[in-house]
Amino acid sequence: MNSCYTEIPRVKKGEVPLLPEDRAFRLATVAKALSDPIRIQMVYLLEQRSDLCTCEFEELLGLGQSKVSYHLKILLDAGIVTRETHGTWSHYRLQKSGVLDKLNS
Amino acid sequence: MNSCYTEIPRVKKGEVPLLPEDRAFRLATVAKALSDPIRIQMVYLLEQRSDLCTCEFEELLGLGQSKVSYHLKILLDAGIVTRETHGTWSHYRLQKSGVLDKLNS
DNA sequence: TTTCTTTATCAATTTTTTTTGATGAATGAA
DNA sequence: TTCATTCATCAAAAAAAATTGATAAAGAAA
Repeated sequence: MNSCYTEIPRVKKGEVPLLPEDRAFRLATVAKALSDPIRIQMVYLLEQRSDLCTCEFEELLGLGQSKVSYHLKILLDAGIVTRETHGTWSHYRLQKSGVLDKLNS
Repeated sequence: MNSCYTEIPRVKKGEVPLLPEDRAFRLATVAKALSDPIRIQMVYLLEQRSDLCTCEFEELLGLGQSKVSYHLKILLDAGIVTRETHGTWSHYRLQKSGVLDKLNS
């Protein structure tokens, strides 16, 4: 046996460590939150204004309220933005800066 | 009119620039490619070994061939990895390093 | 040649995500 | 109070992504 189709000795299971499951899941969650052009634009807007409410996203992006709330919630759940409520308004901010640069090149 | 529910003057359409559409789409594509724990692990493996073939991913991740090929193709299409074929083998490498650090924070 | 290995891709199904319009809660204005 | 505004969330439908098993191409081994 040991019929060798490979030029190079093949890597065996366990020889290269994996990330802990929850770590891989966390990274994937952040990436997933940024995986839509609408949410990329939302982050980009917040990089410029630091504080925007739901209705401002509606106006700046030309999208309906329901859609805007949906996408903001995904950014919120991923910990990319924070939400603060004043009266009837919800104000969103970036949790940490430079999120987009990271994806860039 | 001008009934003002806001404390602060509201941002008007066009006052804050958006990213060019294709730019936003490109960033979203990269993020989407990294939005699955399996693909996060694949990138992590390549950060350690620099060169792995499909069947090595199968072994290291404990996944079937079809699934592995599917996920590798998504990384390939997003430009995150490259593929080089030698004989019947496909060898994958990272196109650029430090992809995961970027998501980290 | 025949057989075995590696691999990509296909089609069908399941699962997840996104969109859309509607509802209702909470607050400000009149 | 009554009406208007902001907003999150719900449910249904549509769209996109992931899983699974099967097929076939191409190269290596016997």
